[in-house]
Amino acid sequence: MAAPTPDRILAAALRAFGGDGFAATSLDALADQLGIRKQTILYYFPSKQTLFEAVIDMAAVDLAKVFEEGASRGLTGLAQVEALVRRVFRLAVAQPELLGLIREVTRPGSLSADHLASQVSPVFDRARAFLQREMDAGHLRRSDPSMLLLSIYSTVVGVATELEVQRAMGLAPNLRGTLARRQELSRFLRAALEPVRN
Amino acid sequence: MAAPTPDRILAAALRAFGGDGFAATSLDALADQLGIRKQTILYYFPSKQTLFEAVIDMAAVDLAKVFEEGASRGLTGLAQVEALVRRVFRLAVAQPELLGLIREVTRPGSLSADHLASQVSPVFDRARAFLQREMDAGHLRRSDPSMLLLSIYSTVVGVATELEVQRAMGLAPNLRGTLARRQELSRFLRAALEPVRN
DNA sequence: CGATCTCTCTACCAATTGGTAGAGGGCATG
DNA sequence: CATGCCCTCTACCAATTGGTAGAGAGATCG
Repeated sequence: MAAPTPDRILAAALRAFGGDGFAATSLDALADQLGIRKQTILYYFPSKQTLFEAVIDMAAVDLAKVFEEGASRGLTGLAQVEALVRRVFRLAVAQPELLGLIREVTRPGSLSADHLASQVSPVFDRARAFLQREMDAGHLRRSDPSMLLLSIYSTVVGVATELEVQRAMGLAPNLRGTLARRQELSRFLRAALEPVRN
Repeated sequence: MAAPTPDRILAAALRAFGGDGFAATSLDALADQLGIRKQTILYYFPSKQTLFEAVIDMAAVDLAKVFEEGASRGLTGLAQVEALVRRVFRLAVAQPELLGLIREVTRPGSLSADHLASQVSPVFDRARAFLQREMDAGHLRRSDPSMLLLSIYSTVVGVATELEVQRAMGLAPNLRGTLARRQELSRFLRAALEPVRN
């Protein structure tokens, strides 16, 4: 109860938008869930769209934090990638709505994609530069950094968030299964990325 | 105009559900787009949910076709995977709504996920069996087939559908860029999958 | 005390939603 | 011609949607 109303609204909105999607989330439902009136939400965020963008901004900060926090540790190549995988999975367990929100925002044709992109693209730039550097240093297999980054992104986010696909494949969604998935993913990426041994 | 009304409805519904999502699609808009009344839709499909499931069923058939059509050609290991990538990309270009629908249906907590899963899981089973066989034959790097399948799935679908992420990374969405992405993805998967050379 | 500001509320509203009821036209069959 | 079926329509409806207008409670400040 100590948390200020706008923060509580943002937190609940992240859960709702990330879980059910933008269109399927109603301000009334959101307000009910918070024990306040819809108009209180509209007092702080003049429209649903505004609220959505505020949630995206908040999420972008959290995301950038997750991706950057390990970047300074000075790990090289595969170790860095593995640390990233670990962080993303930690995020997927602790705050699945955040990754759900990404899924929502990055849907093809999304109106708010630019909003997230402008905040996250510096992170991508740094990641790309890192890959390039590590390739030059011989720590990673040489290839196009942009596309490699896309492949890594897809793989990591997919394995972390495709819960329904995993169910369809008969994979257990429990903690042990998640751990196993993370390890398998690390092996997969290591195989894909490690430099060719001559 | 020759196409029967239910078929036209299904086609438009696939486009709408796959492009905008279930919640953001209204029956009125769908009807307008077809030049008919909403009640005509409800005549053939008693509810929006029913229509959605019919679309999923139709999509599942198409999908299974795409994934199975090359399976009988008798390609082994990496060549088979590469052929799959090629087919998925062809699908992503020709019918992006279909992959968009998958994204929609496989969202965590989706009510209709089971509907798709029951139709697609045999395909997964066969894919898993294939991977296992190819590992035993020494054509693929040995690892857990289920999780490997998940990694492949995530990578392929992600690279084929994450258009907004690609924009944020500065990758061109045109045909040449798509071709380049497909080739890079094939390289990526080959590196991840090819057996270790002793 | 009076004025102002911050916050949450009640009261509404027009538009849109998915869905029901049932009329009517075209067409085949008896 | 009459009957019945297939199809699409008009006419409605209750519920929900995002959003507006403005009242009122409480604190702060002069």
